[in-house]
This record gives sequence, C-alpha cells and structure tokens, in this order.
Amino acid sequence: MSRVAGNHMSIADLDDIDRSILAELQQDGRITNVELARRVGISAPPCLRRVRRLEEMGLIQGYHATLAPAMLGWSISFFVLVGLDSQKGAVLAEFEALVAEWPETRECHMIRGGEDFLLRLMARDAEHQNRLTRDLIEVAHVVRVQTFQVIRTSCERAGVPL
Amino acid sequence: MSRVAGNHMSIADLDDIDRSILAELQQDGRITNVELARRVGISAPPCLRRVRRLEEMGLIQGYHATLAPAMLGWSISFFVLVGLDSQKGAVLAEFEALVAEWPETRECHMIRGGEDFLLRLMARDAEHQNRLTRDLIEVAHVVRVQTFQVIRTSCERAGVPL
DNA sequence: CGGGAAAACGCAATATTATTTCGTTTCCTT
DNA sequence: AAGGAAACGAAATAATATTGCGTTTTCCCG
Repeated sequence: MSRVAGNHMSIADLDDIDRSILAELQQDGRITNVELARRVGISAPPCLRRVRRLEEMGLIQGYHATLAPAMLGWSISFFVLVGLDSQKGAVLAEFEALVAEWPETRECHMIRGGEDFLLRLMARDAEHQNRLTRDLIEVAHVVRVQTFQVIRTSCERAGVPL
Repeated sequence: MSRVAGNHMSIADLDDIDRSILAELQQDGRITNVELARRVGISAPPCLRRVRRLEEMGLIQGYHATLAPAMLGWSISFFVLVGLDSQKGAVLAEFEALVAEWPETRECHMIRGGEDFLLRLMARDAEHQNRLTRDLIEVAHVVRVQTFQVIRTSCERAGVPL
C-alpha cells in the first residue's frame, strides 16, 4: 500500500519531512526547490516530488503574494455581522452568491453564535465604506447589520499553526 | 525624477504593468518570472527588476503557500469578540501581546463598533476550542467574550481587490 | 520645441534551478 | 530472509534566473 492511493488523504499520510515542507512553503512560498530541499534535509528531486504530491493531494491549495493593502489604496478593512430574516437554504445561498460578487468582499463566513454571517470587506475610503454598508442593508432578507471597523491589526498569520 | 526615490511610495508610482504583475503574483505566487513576463507583455529581465522593486517598496510583503486547514487537523475556525474593562494603551498592548503568543491565534484586530477586539482562532476539535475560549475569559481585563463559530466559508479571497 | 540625462527596455551570455532518468537503498510484507 | 514497492540521490538535460551592456524611450529643462 502506498501513500499515493488515488486522491484524498490526510495528516496521517504525512511524515516529518512533509510537514517541514509545508511549514517552509507556508512561511516562504517562493523559496527555490534547491533551498527547500536543503532545509528539510533531502536532495532536490525527491523534495520536488513531495511538493507535487502535496499539491495534488490538495494539501497545498495554491501560492499567493501578500500585498500591502494601504499602499494600494485600500486603507479600510472592516467586519460586518449580518442577520437575515430567514435561515432557509435558498435564502442563505442567495445572500452568499450576492456578496461574493462584490470585489470588496474578502471573506464571507456563515456563523453560529448570534447572527448569520460575518463578512470582511475592504474599502478605499470612508465614503466607499458607507456606500458598501448601505448597500448591504438593502440586500434582500438582511434585517440586521453591525459594523466593526478595524483600527489596527496586531496579529495576522497566514494559514495554519504548524 | 525617478520612480525609485529611496524607499516608500504608493500607487501613484505604479503603472499598468506593475499592477498586472501584482495581480498575477497575488493569484499565483509561484509563477516563473519567464511566464510572468510573458503575461504582462515585457521581457524577463525588466520584469524581474520590477518584481524586486515592488518587494523592496514593501508592496509585496511576502509569498505564502495556502494550505488546507481541515486536512491538517485544524477543522475548527472561529471568531471571538472580546471586551476589556479598560481602554488604556498598556492594557490593550498587553492583551495583544498575550494572544499573539498563542499558536492558535490567526488574527487579532482592534476594532471600533461595540467591543475592543475581534480575534480569529483555529482549533483541532471542539474540546480544544472550549479550552481556548475558557483561557480567553481568564485573561486579565477580559470582561466579555462572544464566540462565532464558522459553519462554512463561502468566500475567502487572498489580499486586495485588483 | 529640441537636447541631454535618467530610466527602462531587451538581447545575449552566464549562473542557478527545475526536471528527468536511472541505478541503489530502504522499508514493509509475507 | 526474500520479494517488491516506494523513496532516495547522483548525474544529465531542460528551463529559468540573473547579470552585463548597448539601444530605445521618457521626461525634464532650457
């Protein structure tokens, strides 16, 4: 039996080297394979094979450059708790589809604990934020909106604890 | 006058090619420079020079692999609204420093709009989450804690709208 | 409107890295 | 302990990154 068994597998199929690879790539996604291999203690070819396998397994979902929002003109980040007047599946899905179309929407989480959704949005300025908030209130089935403006972010870690 | 004026600059110093580079690298941070150059329509050397410059300017803050939390054993993601009994700078800073030490803390935002902080935490299971929540309540100056468990995330976009 | 310098470009050469090939080793199963 | 699958690593090849440099473009400033 192999670790490569077709498609989905989990943490049980990973050894220490795999976990090191994930940790290194989470920390620096543009490291060269030669350097990665050196850090995890194996030679380049098997290291590259492991990375490819982790990608195919879906454990590595992608690679992204992290940009500086403020320098690109997106100086406002805010969260919104949204309550709907119905929890029917179709209503929830409709809401998700609608806010996902907005380019300013960065995250949309369905939650349990007081309201129905927690969104994270970005805005170019205060007026832009106001417009977004007003638009949100006008969305069908939205009955409550509570905004939390981000003043400063002291901790923002990508990914998963490793 | 050059676009390279020492250190910090902003969107005003970027042209269309720079913005294309940022968009491509945000979407795929491990693309080769040759392919990146092809996509943005210039040859490889100036493309690499632009990427280096964007990095030095701080516009590109880093590159990260995006991992699959559930496959790595982190199946629970939740948000916590935290209220403190004081808004003195030292108290706020102490709280931030403490939660930043927890490996489960992914984000810590100081907010305006009802409470003092919005945290995002990850847990391996329900018991782990309970322990984290209880630990949070015991933290000095914490007087209110409201948990929002993420049921499903329908939208999660990295970075900035481009 | 012209110079003229600075900036950016792209070709070509070189250095590094990625990827394939393949023989060897390790590990697991029986 | 033998057989076989999986993984490893050295070496060769392919591709990419990076440097050097001459040319073109851009943009001031007279």
